Amino acid sequence: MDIQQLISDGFAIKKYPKDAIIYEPGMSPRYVYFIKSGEVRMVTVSKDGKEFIQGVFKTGQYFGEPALIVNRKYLAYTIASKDSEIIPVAKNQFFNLVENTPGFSINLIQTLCNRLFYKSMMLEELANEKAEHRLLTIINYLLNDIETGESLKVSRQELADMTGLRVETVIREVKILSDKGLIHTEKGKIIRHF
Amino acid sequence: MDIQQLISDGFAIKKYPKDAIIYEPGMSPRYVYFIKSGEVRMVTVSKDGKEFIQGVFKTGQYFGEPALIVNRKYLAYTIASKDSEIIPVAKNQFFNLVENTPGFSINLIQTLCNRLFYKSMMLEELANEKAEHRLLTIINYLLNDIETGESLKVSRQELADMTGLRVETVIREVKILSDKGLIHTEKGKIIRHF
DNA sequence: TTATAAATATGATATAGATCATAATTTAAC
DNA sequence: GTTAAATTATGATCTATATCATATTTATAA
Repeated sequence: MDIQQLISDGFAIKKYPKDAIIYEPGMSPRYVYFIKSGEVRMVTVSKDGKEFIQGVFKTGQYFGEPALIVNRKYLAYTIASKDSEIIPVAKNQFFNLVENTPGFSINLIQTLCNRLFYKSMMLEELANEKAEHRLLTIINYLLNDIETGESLKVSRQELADMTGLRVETVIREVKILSDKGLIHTEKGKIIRHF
Repeated sequence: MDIQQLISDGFAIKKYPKDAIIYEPGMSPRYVYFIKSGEVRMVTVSKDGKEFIQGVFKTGQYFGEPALIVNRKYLAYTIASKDSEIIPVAKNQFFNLVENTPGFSINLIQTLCNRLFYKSMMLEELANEKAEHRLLTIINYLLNDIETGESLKVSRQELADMTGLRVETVIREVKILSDKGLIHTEKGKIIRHF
């Protein structure tokens, strides 16, 4: 789905400053959200306040469809990680787009499959693997998205929130991975080496 | 998608006896599998042999699309949990069905969203919640699918494999849940009370 | 450039759940 | 109905990681 197309079709752009909440658990879904610029994270929060990052969405992507499509209340918060411009597309308009935009339903299917793939991978990790293995798996997953020589712009806290571990554990285990030569670090930054 | 329709369209039915492996990790996807009868479980297995149940598929459902659609090798095993009759639909034929069967792409989208919803819920549980909470969550989820007064036909081992816990832990925690009145059991069977 | 905040680091201790071992029930098979 | 196999049960330890406490380093703002 092309964001520019949405804009020329007259959909309004809404601005969310960094840390603004776009929706929260318990709300009934009314829109699908297309990101014109910025970045959004989807997190669930446990009773004692621990966050788990369910996903991160960037410019050009959309989020919020699953709850809307299965007609259930949101399970997660979505929060702007940076100042963001977002186009909320109302339910019926979204279904129109799916039906009438050539290639959109296939694109949606592929998007959903990609997310399922990621979640299956993480479920296996959380269910069966120890801290070190879990970390190596997401780190390699994240490194895939950046250029050789670049560093991960993800804090230890964020790694913790993606793996269900605690910061201290992440810090210690990242060091172990680095010592073992399984990842490369420079001044604490995790680098894509190849 | 209607299984009878597939059969009258001439798709062949393949029989898998209980415990037969339909596909395994590392294989390249070539089919989507429609279940005419029986039951299939999708499991990932860790190096030390611990199983995690990613999903269970029953008569009338289909499985195996995500890896095929995102063009990646399977991550999981799928294994017949009962004697099963399954219709493998080759990749290009599956894409034909998606494009040409009215309502099928919407059905697929809904199916994918339901699975995403389940996986998001389980990720939150595995990342943030303790054994007792995790168990209560899947037990309630599973009880939703059966009639009031009926009992769950799921062993403690299967509950363990769905939650990433160990049998002994599941046995102990189910007892605690029962003592607290949060679930109902009779002779070890978990009963849907309301 | 200095002050302040955020992120990373590291040690000491606690604990949920794994692991190991063995027994008691329940279910299935003959 | 009896035997065998599977499931559930329960106790005793062990261990990975959480938790708590306090530094040190790096980034940000004034």
